[in-house]
Formats: sequence, C-alpha cells, structure tokens
Amino acid sequence: MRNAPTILHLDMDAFYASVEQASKPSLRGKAVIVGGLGPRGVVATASYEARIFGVHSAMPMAQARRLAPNAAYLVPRFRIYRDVSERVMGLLRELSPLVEPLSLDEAFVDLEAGGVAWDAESARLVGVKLRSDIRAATGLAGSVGLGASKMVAKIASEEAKPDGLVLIEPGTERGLLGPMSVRVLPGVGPATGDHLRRAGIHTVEEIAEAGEDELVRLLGKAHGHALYAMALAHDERPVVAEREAKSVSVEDTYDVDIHDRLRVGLEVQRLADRCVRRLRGAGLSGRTIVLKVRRYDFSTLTRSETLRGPTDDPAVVREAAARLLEGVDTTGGVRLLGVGVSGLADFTQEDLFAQAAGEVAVEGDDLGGGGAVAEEALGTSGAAVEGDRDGDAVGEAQAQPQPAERRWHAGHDVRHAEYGHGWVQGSGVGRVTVRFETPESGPGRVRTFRVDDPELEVAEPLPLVAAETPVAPG
DNA sequence: TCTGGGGTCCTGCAGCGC
DNA sequence: TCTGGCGCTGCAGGACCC
Repeated sequence: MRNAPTILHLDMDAFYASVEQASKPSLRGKAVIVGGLGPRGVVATASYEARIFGVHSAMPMAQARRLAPNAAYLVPRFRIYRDVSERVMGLLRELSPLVEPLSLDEAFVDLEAGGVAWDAESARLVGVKLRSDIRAATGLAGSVGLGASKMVAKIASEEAKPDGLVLIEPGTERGLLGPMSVRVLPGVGPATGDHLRRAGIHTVEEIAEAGEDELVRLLGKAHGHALYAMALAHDERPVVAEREAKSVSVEDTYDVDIHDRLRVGLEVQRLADRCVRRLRGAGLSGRTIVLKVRRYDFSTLTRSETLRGPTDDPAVVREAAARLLEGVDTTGGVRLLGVGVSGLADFTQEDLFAQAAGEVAVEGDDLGGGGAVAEEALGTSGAAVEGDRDGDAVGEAQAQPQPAERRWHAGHDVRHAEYGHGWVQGSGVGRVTVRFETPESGPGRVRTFRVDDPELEVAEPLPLVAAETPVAPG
C-alpha cells in the first residue's frame, strides 16, 4: 500500500452511448440506448438521459423499451468504440508505461511508475489535465478516480461520475468506505451481497467488524480473505500492463429456441469454426475444448474435454465439440450455444511435430480468418436465423457480396450518392430511414429509401473530432 | 420482466499415481 | 498386498466483471 494517491482509474462516462451522441448531433441531450435489438437483447449502455427513466446496463431490451419508449435504440458499433478507446489509451500511455486496460472504456494507470505524480497535488493535476486532453482528442467526458490502491481509485472514479474527478487521500479510506454498501467492494455481486445480508452484514464497516475467520467461514478461503482485506482498505494488487488471454470463446443466443437436434449440431460446428478463427487471429492454440449450452429454462451447462496437446485445427475443435454435444440432453430446446478453447499456448502440437521433422511450419489458414479478431457479437443475436453474418468476417479480403436484402442496422453508418453521410434510423417493410448528419454538422434531415436503393451503401464511421485521424479501413 | 457476450477466478469433487 | 494420505489434473458449476 503506497502512501500517495498515485493510482489513477479512468472510466469513460456511458461510453458507447456518448460516442453515439458525439457522432449523431440529433441525439445529443436525448435518451440513447445501445445494445442488442433482437427479442432477447440486453442494454449495453444507456445515456444519462435514458437512466432517468430507470434504464441501466444488462437490463432486458424489452423492459427498457417499456420504460423509455421514445429513446433512440442503436446497435453497437464496436469498430468506432475501439478506435476512440485506442486514442484514450494512447493518452494514458503518455503518462506511464503501466497502463492496465479493463475494457474499452476503463483503465488503471500507475502514475508513480510513469514519474508524473508523487503526491496528492501532482496526482490531481495529472487527472485534471488528462480529462481535458481526453475531451480535446475525442469530445467525450471521462471520470477520474485517484487513490493509493486500485480498489480505492476505482471507488473514487465511481464517486466522480459523471464527468468529475475524486481523489481519496491515503489514511481516509476506512472512514469513507465504512458506511458504504458491501456492493462497492470488487467481487461483491448480487449473490455474495445476499449471502452477507443474510448474515447481517450490510456495510463495509460491518465486514471489518465481522472478522476474517467469519468471512472465510461465510464465503470460503480465497474470497473471505480478499474481502476482509478490501474492507480494511488493504489492496496490494499491482497495475499490470500485459495480460495474457487464458481462453477464447464465442457464443450465440438465438431469437427462438432451437429444438431440432440436427440444427443444434450444425450451430455447434459453426461456432467451433468461429472460435478457431478467433484463436488463429490471435496466434494461439489451446488444449481444452469447452461446449456451453443454455437450455430453454435458462439452465446452463458446460462440458469440456482436454486434448493431448494444443490445437488450432478447426476439424479437431469441431470433432471435440460434437463429441461433447453427444452427452447433452437438448430436448425442450436450447436458447444459447457456445464453443470455447482454454489451456492456451502460442504453439500447436503440429508445430512440435514439424520442428521434430525439421520442417518449416506452413501458415495455412483454410478459414480465411485474416487476423480480424474479436468483433464483439452483441448485435448479432439471431445470426443463425439469417445465415452467418459474424463480425469475424468484417474486413476480410474476400468478403461475401452483400445480398440485396442486406440488413440495415439501427445506428450504423451509411453514405448516399446524393445526400452524403448519414446513419440508419430504422428499417422495415422494404424501406430504410436515414438521418443525414455528421459529428461536425447540426442535426440533420431524415429521408426514406428502398432497402435495395443502389445509391445507398454501408459507410465507415467518421471521426468524432475534426483533427482525429479517420478510421483506417480493414 | 425475463435475462448478451467475452472473459476471469474459485470451489468442490473425482480419478490417478506415488 | 492392502490402505490412507497427499498432490496434481480434469471437470462442472457458480459468481463476478465490464
């Protein structure tokens, strides 16, 4: 535990929704909800205007629509979120070599390791400047928390939201955290929160008073020890810049439960291929194949099999997944299927054989997955119903030609030969409605076209700030 | 009301070799 | 030869995070 608040936690405010509002002038100041728009979608991010109606992350989209029927509902555009995120992470790396990204919109920075802050005053100045730099570079607001540990810095940024900065002075942590709900501590979710509540423990102070033995008795060894330490504001976890992936997985929730066993089998094969594409894109292979099945009643089961050596061979992963499926009862229907690979290595068994034989391993990629890694699949629920439109395919050299009835996703960018850049406001019954505006324009006009209008095409996102480098294709 | 997707970590149990 | 304890690995499920 250091004695200066030199760990910084950055949290971009309502990140996806804020990017959408920055991109689309007509949505500024309005309720914006980003997430999966299928019948089983959930909210990824709600703008602060939407939160007033009670909408929040992870809420089923159907419920959000009831609470905020007039909000703008958009499909995530991970491409531009990643691009903006990279700019923000770049600013953080100017502060310190020790930057630990937690997601696209959150990161820890060790300011001491960067030599940019050594006490409360210098740390605060760094935080203030960072927030203004982020706004200049992206037009977005980020909240900054400063503390002597990761836990404290994160709680500080939570307190700072929206669009603020909070510094928690070392020595004041316990007094500050004491009255807070146990849920502020990392690792305390709904289940642990309930568990503690049943034991009469509601606040951080009550965790500390309960004592370590009692915590271990209630929650088990690892969790009990960790939580007790956190309640005393003891958190020695270092900021770690490089984290190696431990598993790679893909999964799909289907708009309608699948009952046909044959179809389930085909979906599993498809997921296995997608998983291998991701695996290869990251230059990895793995030993343990995991099949995940969520049944009609939301019960989830996993089956896994460990191979003798790591593989990135699609046929091997497909076969293992199919074997695992054999042992699963799917009568009643399945709503989700997933395939994952863990026990990762950056070589394969085949490589070893090749080395032993004195051969050079050939870079064969019969799946064509040219490094397009991890396009998050939030908007693709129900993909199976309409054929494969995985994000993995984005940017591939030999992309499939778009069918005439191509889908226009709400919120995605388009260009019209006559009217210029715009975004899809909605589509249906053979029509697509587009609002023509850019981050730099005022609120734009709306026009409606036939879905197969030859003058309308999918476009790249525009940069949020004029000085920003445009998103590179591919 | 009806619950995404991609991860990590922990726990408990069983099998196995020593 | 049998048995118990130990440590390791594999497997399944649960909780949590963003």
